[in-house]
Amino acid sequence: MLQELKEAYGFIFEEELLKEIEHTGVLKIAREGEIIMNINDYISSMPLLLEGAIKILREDKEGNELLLYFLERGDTCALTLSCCLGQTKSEVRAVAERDTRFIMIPVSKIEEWTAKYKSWRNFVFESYHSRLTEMLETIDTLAFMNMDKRLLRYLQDKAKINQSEELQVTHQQVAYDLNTSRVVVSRLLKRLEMEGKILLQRNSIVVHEL
Amino acid sequence: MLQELKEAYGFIFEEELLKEIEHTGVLKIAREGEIIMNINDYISSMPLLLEGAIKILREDKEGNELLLYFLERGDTCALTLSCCLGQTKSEVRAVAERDTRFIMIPVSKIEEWTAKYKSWRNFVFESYHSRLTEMLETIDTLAFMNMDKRLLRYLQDKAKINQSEELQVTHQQVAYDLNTSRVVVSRLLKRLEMEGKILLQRNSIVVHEL
DNA sequence: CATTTGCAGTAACAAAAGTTACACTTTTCT
DNA sequence: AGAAAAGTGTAACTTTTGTTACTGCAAATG
Repeated sequence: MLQELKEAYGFIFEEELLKEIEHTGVLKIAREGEIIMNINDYISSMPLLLEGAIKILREDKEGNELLLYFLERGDTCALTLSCCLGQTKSEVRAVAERDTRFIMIPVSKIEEWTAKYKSWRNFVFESYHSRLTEMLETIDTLAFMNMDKRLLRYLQDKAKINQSEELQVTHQQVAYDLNTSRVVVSRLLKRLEMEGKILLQRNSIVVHEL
Repeated sequence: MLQELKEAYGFIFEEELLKEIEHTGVLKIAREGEIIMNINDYISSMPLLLEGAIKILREDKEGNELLLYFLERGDTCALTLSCCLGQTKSEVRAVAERDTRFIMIPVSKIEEWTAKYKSWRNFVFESYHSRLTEMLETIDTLAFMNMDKRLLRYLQDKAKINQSEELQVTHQQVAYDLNTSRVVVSRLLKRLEMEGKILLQRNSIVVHEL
């Protein structure tokens, strides 16, 4: 584990903290599509991503979903962190976007390290900053953009996160993430294809403009 | 200042920290409508609200606006905090919702106190938590609600923040906050009035359902 | 191989939101 | 007082998004 840990966090944390993480943290693996954390779950530890990607979703009472953002190697989830410290339930769902490896750190250590290591404090604040920024971007897309632009942005983000121009998704899955209907997605995708920005195949979308 | 400070923060911070705040902080006053902080401003201090209310707005390149949330007594702006620590420009605009009194704390102290006072750490984390939660609620309204519900919610929030059922606003001002057009706001307000939920007058809206 | 199931395309229509235009009233300014 | 400006109400229309319904195709299943 140490090797992997150093690759992802070696430039951020000092030797001593890395050792503490290796000692206290628990390595976890999630398969693509697996629910890592659900809405209303009690949270007692936070994840440090080593490999893979996680998507964070919001859901309302009627079961409508919306993708908030993705997490990658070197990221942690500030919402989780926030929940941990406040002892509240999770406000979001976390699903493995692909096979993912991460280390779980118990709450007690989070507080301890915040007082003890400056690099940890910086990491925590940096993490809050990133997540707030991503939430702002999500708000921008919802408030200022039409569905066609939101859709293209979504495809580009997803391609980047999966490090592949070819996305293995159905129109229905895209519709869930954007909280719209399958028919709307199909319609707009067809338009994007005619504009030459993407290529449509069964169960897959190839994104040209990255 | 100490008296006011104790009223708003006495239950959160210890005596010693309150004295430090009184010593280092600078008292500021903003008149209703005044821009306290603008997009792309460099930020070197964070506000602690003593009295009044501040609204936080987002803007896109075309100049479209959207209200994100309100700050009240006892609040601070986590986005500001985030900007301070990361040395980045402000992502949002802060406007005094009514006459407001607040204390500005320089960045240097923020870092110092984070290491020194547990109560300060808790306050900072609690603040991040509140702001993240409010951003999530904003996202909920945008993603899951139609304009009529968003409008009613907005009126209720605004009434609460201003501690008055009667809001002194024009339809155009409401339209700016919700990023829609004046005509749409007038139309939906009329419907809300017919449903008996509000009362419309020139330059003012009385909210019945709180 | 026949049947079922999941996925995509598309038409037709409905609802929500945005736009343009204009009338009318109240307030402000000269 | 008279003119201009600001605020509101409403009609008519367009665009965007959501909904329902049906088609055809491909993959999976028995």
